[in-house]
Amino acid sequence: MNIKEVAKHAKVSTATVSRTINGSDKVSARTAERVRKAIKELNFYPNTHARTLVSGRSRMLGLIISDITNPFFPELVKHFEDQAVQKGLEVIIANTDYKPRRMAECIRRMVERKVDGTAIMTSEADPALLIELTRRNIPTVFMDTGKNSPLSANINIDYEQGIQEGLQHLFSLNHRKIAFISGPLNLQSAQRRLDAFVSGMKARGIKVENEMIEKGDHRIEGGVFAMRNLLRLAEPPTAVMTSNDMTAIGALGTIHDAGLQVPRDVSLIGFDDISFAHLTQPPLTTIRLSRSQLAITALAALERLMRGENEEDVDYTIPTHLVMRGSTRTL
Amino acid sequence: MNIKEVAKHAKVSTATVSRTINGSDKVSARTAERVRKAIKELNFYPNTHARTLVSGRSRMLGLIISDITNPFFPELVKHFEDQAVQKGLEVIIANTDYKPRRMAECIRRMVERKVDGTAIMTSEADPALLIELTRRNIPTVFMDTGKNSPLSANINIDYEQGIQEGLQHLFSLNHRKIAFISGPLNLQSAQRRLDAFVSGMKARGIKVENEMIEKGDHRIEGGVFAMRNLLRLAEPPTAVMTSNDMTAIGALGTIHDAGLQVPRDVSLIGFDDISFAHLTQPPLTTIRLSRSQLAITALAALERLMRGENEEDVDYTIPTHLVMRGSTRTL
DNA sequence: CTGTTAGCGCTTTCAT
DNA sequence: ATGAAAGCGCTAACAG
Repeated sequence: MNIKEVAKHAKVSTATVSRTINGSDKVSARTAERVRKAIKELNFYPNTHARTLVSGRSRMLGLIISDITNPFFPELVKHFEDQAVQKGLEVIIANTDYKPRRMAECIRRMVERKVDGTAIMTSEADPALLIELTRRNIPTVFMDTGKNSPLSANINIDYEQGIQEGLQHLFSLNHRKIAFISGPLNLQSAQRRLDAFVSGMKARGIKVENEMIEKGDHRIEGGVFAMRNLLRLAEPPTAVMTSNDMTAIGALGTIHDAGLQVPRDVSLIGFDDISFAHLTQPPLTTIRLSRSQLAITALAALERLMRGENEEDVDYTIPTHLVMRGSTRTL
Repeated sequence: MNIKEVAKHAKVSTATVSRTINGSDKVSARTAERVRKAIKELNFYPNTHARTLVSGRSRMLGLIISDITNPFFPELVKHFEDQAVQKGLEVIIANTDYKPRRMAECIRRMVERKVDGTAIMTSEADPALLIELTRRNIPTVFMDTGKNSPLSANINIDYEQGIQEGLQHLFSLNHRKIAFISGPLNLQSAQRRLDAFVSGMKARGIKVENEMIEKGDHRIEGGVFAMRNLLRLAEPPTAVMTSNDMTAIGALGTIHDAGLQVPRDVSLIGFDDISFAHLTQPPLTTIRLSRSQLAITALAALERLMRGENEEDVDYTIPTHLVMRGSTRTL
């Protein structure tokens, strides 16, 4: 089943069939109709690989993420894919599993499959990877890493805004002794959240003591462990901000296990607003980073890059905002 | 950058390069070495589309699921993909969004991209879809639907086992007044869980009254709504089983909101064991359906189908088992 | 508006 | 063991 058969069936040349498929206006309405009929009758689907081979464009996009089982990503994937499919683009997804080694492999897969563009939405991205992609002329969108260039765009996330809002909220609730459980500080994005916290506190005239900063790992376990340390302090914090919701969920469990209650004894603020954040007991006050906005922006940036539009001066920034729920309370 | 350049660089023909890439043993060790060196030096990656075009095999697999943001799926996707990538296969994922209409579109995408096989892991699968795939000679694996055939395999899920274990557990805890919140009963898989519950109760000498069966939708909201009805009853159940964990989470919230406690006032058992099931307060007792097992089995079945091995007599069954946690208690 | 034809990059006979 | 050459299914000049 191929274009030749369709051509025979519709009594035209393969070129005409091709033109009809691709919506060229150089086909008379009557001919086009006949071709479409033949296509339908023969149940013909064009072979995308042949198309790719000749056109040089695969209409496939790569989406590299850290780990699909991390609740941060599924929504991102979904929105990205929805948008892409609407535009007739296929998406191939690759997980790095947070391992830089696997990133190289992911890139190789993308190159082999000749994707028209790649969105690297991992937290551990390395700008050096750009080289391999740019060498192949593959437009690439990063998150929080690197700069715009003719072949790449960077989506910046405004962690500061959300963290300021969280701090503001906590201060208005009379909290002053506030701790922060960070993510892995080798991640630039985690470091930035911590920095935003520290400078926000300083701006409000409070010097953050070392013991008020715990290092987590962006997973439940890290939150559990860090919160235990915080609870053991002579003067434990009255409120805790965390680098992501998973950390907050771990902290929440620890607080409960210690016989204390959120928000009665400790106020708690997460980050990300993953879908389960409002299902905890109490529902988690958190800072939302909209994955749909991120996905949509990334795809839009990628499309511009693919069209060869100059991106260097465009600023892609995703805001973050406080979402008040039940895990914070006045002191 | 193509095979011709490599050939020129290594001073051999393109055929020899091709043979080397494909590990043919008809290449002398010395020549092969030279070719590999050229490949490395030129940073050459074979064009998969050209390969597909000539070989007819794309080394891509389709994975159709209902919705990646449904916590049931990410793990399934991950394991499936991990296995596939290890074997040099790419996976393209499609979400149906639970809409049969979109399923047709997903299938079209798979056919267009010439996948070597498809795993349809949606809860709402329709065996009629097999036609389109079989007509194209695309091996297909279903979940809980259809039969084995030379071009398709069915993975059966043993819902009954898990539900019996749940019931057994509840009975041993002296519960007799047990309600069930089902999923959408147009889904065969939901109906089977309900049936297993009813027949399990009957086998234990208890006739299930109508008011003890509520219909949910496999989402939080359905669980909330159904649990409200149950709580309003003159004689509410002392224990509730649900068709999936999302439903149980909704029910859990409703019970708490009503000023009651789990498991003190009501025991609760979920289904699936999604990753958040052990993060609820209390941790959810549930029936585990291993997504890794499901994914691995599906891929293995698909591979056999692709190799043309006769599958008709093979029985693929995934067990389900009770996981005891904190949401059940003796009456 | 339509047809003819030369490739796209690779694999695979068929020779040698 | 290696090379020459014929396609895989499609698109895009070019010709008419």
